[in-house]
Amino acid sequence: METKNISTGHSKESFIEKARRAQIMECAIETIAERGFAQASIGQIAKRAGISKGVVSYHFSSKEELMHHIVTALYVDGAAFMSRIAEETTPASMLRSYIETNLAFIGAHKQHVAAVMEIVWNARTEDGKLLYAKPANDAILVPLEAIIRWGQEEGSFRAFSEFGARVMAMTIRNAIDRAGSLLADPAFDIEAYTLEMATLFDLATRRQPD
Amino acid sequence: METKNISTGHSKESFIEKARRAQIMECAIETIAERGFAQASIGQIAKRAGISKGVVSYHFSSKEELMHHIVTALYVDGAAFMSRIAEETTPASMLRSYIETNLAFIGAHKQHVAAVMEIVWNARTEDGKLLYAKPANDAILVPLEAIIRWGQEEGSFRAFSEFGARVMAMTIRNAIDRAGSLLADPAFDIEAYTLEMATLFDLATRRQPD
Amino acid sequence: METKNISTGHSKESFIEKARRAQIMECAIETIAERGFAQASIGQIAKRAGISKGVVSYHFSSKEELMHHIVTALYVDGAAFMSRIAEETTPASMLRSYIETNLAFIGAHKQHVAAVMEIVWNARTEDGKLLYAKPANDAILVPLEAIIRWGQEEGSFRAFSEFGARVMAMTIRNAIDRAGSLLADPAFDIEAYTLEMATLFDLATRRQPD
Amino acid sequence: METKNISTGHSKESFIEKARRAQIMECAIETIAERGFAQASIGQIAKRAGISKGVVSYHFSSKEELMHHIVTALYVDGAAFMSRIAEETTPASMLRSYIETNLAFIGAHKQHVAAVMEIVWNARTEDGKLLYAKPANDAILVPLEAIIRWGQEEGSFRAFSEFGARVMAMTIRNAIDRAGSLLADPAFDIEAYTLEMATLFDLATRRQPD
DNA sequence: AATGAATGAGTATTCATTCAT
DNA sequence: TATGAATGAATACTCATTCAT
Repeated sequence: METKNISTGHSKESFIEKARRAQIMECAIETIAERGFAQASIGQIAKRAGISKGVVSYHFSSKEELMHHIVTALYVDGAAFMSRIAEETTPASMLRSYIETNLAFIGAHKQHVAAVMEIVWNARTEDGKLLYAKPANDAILVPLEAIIRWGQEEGSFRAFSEFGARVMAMTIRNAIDRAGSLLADPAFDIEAYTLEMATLFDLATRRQPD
Repeated sequence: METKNISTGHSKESFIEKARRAQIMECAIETIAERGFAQASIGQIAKRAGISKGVVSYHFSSKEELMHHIVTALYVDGAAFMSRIAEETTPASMLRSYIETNLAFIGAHKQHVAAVMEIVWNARTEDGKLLYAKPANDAILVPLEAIIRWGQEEGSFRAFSEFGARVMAMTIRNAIDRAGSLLADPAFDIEAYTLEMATLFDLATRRQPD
Repeated sequence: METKNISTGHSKESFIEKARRAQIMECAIETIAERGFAQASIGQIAKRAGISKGVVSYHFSSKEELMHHIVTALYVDGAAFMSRIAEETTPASMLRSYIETNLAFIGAHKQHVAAVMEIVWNARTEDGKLLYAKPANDAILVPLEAIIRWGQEEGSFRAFSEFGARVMAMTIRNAIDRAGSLLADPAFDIEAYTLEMATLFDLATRRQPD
Repeated sequence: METKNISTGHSKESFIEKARRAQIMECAIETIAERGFAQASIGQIAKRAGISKGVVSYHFSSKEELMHHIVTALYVDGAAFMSRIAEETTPASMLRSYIETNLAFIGAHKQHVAAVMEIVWNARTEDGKLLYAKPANDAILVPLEAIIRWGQEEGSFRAFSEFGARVMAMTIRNAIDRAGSLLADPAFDIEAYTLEMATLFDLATRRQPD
């Protein structure tokens, strides 16, 4: 199976090409995570990589393209990581797995997640619109909503209006996403956080006793 | 012996001054909310206000000061708005009021809230540290944690570990804050959102039947 | 800050870099000498060099750094030029050589000297203190005072109080420094000036007959 | 920072006008002396005077005019102060008196002198030419040259070429002028300086024994 | 494949001056 | 007389991008 690159004019990637792109992306991630999107100039990134600014432009046709690759790479990694969720057999365990798996992924990719959050909430088009962040009906909510509806139909979750399912999905997603920022604090206990989160949303979703 | 001050009538001059500052702040808020913190240059703000850049510098000694006023103004407005929460007499109703009141405030100050979020998450000092955003133990969580602990001690909420109370507070706060972004979508139904949110966290906090 | 180097391993002498820096320094010197420190903006300097403002910023990280290089370059040139003074074998001839050599150097570096004078007397730190000019006990007076004390101890100079030696040194230095300004006038005869100066200070320092 | 306010009262308008102009000039002198010509903005001067910028523009048609008044006022004061020099009856005593009187004047008008020096060496026309400082044949040298020629013709001074007389005059004037800067140092002993200076130039001018 | 050099638009801020009140 | 308000040009500096080598 072949993966196509966003066209940079290079149909093939040599080893050096790949290494350089990886190096630049890594340094960009570190810079964005540490200093924020706005402060992550190409110059800063290049300096951290110990290369000249021109190299960055050589390997990525624009800053925007570099950012796009950083975002995409995280989504690709994430998708692979998340596959285990689908193995769960009940809505409640799947929801718990969703929370645990996502937080585990975030814990394992602190900087990359932090950088992508920065990009998603700050990268804009020339006319000022957010480039990545989308309104409430974001595709990222789809799997979550599916779990919730499954639980509802299957009876182990309480009754949700369509909008109620979406709000629940958004709230869960928000709680997960914001965990990314919290990880900057080295004292932050991600495992305890995961446990509390799982409990919270288990209670919030389960069918109530009569 | 008395010394007389040359006191000229202040009401008029301070009116113009106040009006301009208000106008500039409003235009800054609109610009930040629509285009993001990084794109909200003094030039952009001035252009929106139909004035020259110098006017902004005349009324605000620095961009930082302008931002500070925008942030402070929202906190002042918010504090007044939130007073009604304290009137509630049970933990559950107070938590519900906290959510409702906060979301109502956000709904009534969409742009201002959006702008302050932008500032809080993007304004940085020269050395790259976030100027406003503070770690997880932010003061903003204090009232929420107090409600949760009250409910726990009083028995109507379930048992929380200390950390559990904090996680709950953070999750509620996140859900409220992110509502700000959602309001950009004109189709977004804030009242329904409020209702779902209140239910969600009521279930998540209430004491569980044996 | 860590850098992730992929070793490039070659360090090339940049002829262009040196040439540009030299060109910019030269144009800066001309601009400062002709129009004064305050009027010597980066824009003016760039315009004279026929380059864009950005080029100046590219080669010198700040205006202050450019000024520092201009000052330092003159001191380096000067130190080399002045070595001949030390070859003299009597206080009087050494004092004469000091005056002649300094004036010769000034005559040979009119603009550079004028520019450095401008910088020294005008460049200030943010809090308003002069950046280069130091109080009366400046290091520049040390060699002159040494000559005078030598002459006094050796007997060919008249008796000086400690302060008298300093005043003499300051006066000589002033006379030399101000020559820089006089050179702006093309009619100014530096050789005649040198002769008169040497005579003046020879008479002012020599031991008086009983 | 102290403000020199004038009391408002029901006095003549010309009194107020004079008082304001004097106040502004005084504050301008302090500002220039302390912070340098380039840092002495109208805003700074007005702030020190405790008035608005507009007042300065109201009383002085331009910054240039304000500077001109400051320079002129010093010359007027100086001319009056210097009258005693003319009472001397020998060239040597007159030269000594010139030095003593000038240094005494400088000592008595530290800030004003320092400010005027700043103005003279920094104020420029739009095309970059110095507005006040003139070439070597400056009018200020005339009286000094007259003393020297008198001494020469009368026989108590050594023989001077025409240019020699000018150089001597310039050197004396330089030594006097630079004393202005030295006064910033509170440890500077102006009386001892005066004594040394008088001796120095007495020796440099007197007729030499055969 | 990489780079040093250059550009030009864009940043916040300062300032002398003007003017209606 | 005095002032607050406004202006517009000027300041140093940053940055993504281009390009010849």
